[in-house]
Amino acid sequence: MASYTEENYLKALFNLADEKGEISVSELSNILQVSTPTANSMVKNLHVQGLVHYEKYKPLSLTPKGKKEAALIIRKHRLTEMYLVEKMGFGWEKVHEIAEQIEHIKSTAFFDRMDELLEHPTIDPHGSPIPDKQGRVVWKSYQKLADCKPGETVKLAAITNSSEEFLKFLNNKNLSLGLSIKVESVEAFDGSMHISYSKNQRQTLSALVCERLLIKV
Amino acid sequence: MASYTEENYLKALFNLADEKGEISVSELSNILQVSTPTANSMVKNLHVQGLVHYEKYKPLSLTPKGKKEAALIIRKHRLTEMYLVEKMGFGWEKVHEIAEQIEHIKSTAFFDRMDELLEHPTIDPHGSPIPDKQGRVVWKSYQKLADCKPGETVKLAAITNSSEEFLKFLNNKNLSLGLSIKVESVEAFDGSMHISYSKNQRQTLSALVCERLLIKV
DNA sequence: ATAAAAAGTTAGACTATTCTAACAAATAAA
DNA sequence: TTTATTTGTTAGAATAGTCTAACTTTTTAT
Repeated sequence: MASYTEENYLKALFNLADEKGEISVSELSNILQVSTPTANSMVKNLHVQGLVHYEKYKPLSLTPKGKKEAALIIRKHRLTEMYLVEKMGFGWEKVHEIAEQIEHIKSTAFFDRMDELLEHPTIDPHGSPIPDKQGRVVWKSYQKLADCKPGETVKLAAITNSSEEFLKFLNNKNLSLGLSIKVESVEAFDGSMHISYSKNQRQTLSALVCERLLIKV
Repeated sequence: MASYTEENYLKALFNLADEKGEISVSELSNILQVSTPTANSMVKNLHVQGLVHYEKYKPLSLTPKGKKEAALIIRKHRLTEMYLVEKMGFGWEKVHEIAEQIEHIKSTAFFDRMDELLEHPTIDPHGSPIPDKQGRVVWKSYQKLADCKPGETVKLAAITNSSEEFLKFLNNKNLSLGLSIKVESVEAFDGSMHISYSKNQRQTLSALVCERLLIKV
C-alpha cells in the first residue's frame, strides 16, 4: 500500500494530468514543494511499482493502476470536503486543508459512512466530480463563463483552482454554486464581464476570474 | 511541533502513566510494537525536547509540558471517538482504530467544531474523560464492579482496556454505559459475579471482566 | 544551426525512524 | 551473596524521503 508521501505524489500527478495533458518532473516538484531530484527519484519509485509510466526525459503519466489509486485518494478527499461542508458546517474555503490530511486515513468504513450520510454525492463543494468506489471519474462537460456571450443566462456549476483566496473572493461577491448568472456585457478590451444575479446584484469580473468559473446552460 | 511518531510515544507514555504509576522502556516498546533500543532512543529525543524526564536505568515520566501535549492528543482521540459514535453512527467497538489516525490531524478548527457539535462532551464512548483545551483531565473516581457486594445496585460508568474484543463481548451481553446493574451474588471461589439488569437479563461475569467494569453508585 | 537557457538526471549526503548484535546495570533467585 | 535473568543501553546499519552540487539532455532563441 502506498505511503502518505506516495499518495501525495499520485494525487498531484492525477490533478496535473487533469489540468494540463502532459506532466513534467518540474511541475510535479513545484506542486509538492520539493526539489526536482526528489520528485525524480520518487517518480522512479512509483514507476517500479507500476504506478507511473516513466522514460528518461519524457513526460510522465499514470498507469491505469496508478490512475485508480490516485482516483481513490481523490475520492476520499472530495467526500471529506463534502462532509465538512454539509455535515459540519464549514465554509467551502476552509475544507481543502483539512481534507488534505483526512484523505490519508486508512479506513474504508469511515469513508463509506460519510458517503452514506451524504447520500452518495457525485460532486464536491467546488463542483469537482467525486470518483466512485472503483476509481471511475466522470467530468461533466462544463463551459467556462469566459466563453459565454452577452445576454446568456447560465448556472454556476463548478470552479477550477479552488484556492482559499479565490473562494473568499467569491464569498465576498455572494457567488456560490447553483447560482443563475446573466451576462450583461463583455469588455472587448480586456475580456472582463459585467454580470447580474440574485436580487439586483451586479458585478464586474476579470477575464481571469471568468476563466475559472465553469457553468452549465 | 511533535511528529506523528513522537505523538504516538507521548500518548503511550500518558496512557501507561494512567494505568501503572511507573513507566519502563520495555512496556513502552511493547505498546508501540517497536524494539527496546528504538523506544530508548526516542525517549532520549523526547527528553532533549523537554517532554520526558529521563535518567539512565530509571523509570520514565512525562514533564508537565509533555503531559499537556499528550493530553491534547488524547483530547483529539476521545473527541473523535465520541463524534464517530454520536454523529456517524459507529459502534463503540469500531471507533478506536479510526480515532487512532484522526487524532494526528493538525487543525484545531476541525476538533473545535466536533466539540461544538457534540456540545462539549466530558467523556468518550468508553467513559474515559476528555481532556479540556488546556490539557487538564479530571478522572471521575469510579469503583470497580469487582469491589461491589452482593445486593448492591450500581451504574456502569466506564470501562478500562477497551479493546474491540472486550467491547464486542459486552455488546453480546447487552451491557452498555449508564446501565443499572444489581449484584446478585459473588462466587467466593473465583470472584465471578452473578448480576441482573434491564428486563430480566441475568449473566455471570468472570472476575477479570468485573475488574474492567467501572461503576458509580 | 549553434549557443544559451531550461529541464532532467546522477551522485552523494543528511535526518528520522527503525532494526540487530553486543554489552552493562539492576533485579530476582538460588 | 553470588549467579542468573531481565531490563536498559550503546554501536552500527538499513530505509524512506529529502537536500545540494555537478552534469546531461532537450528546448529555445538568436
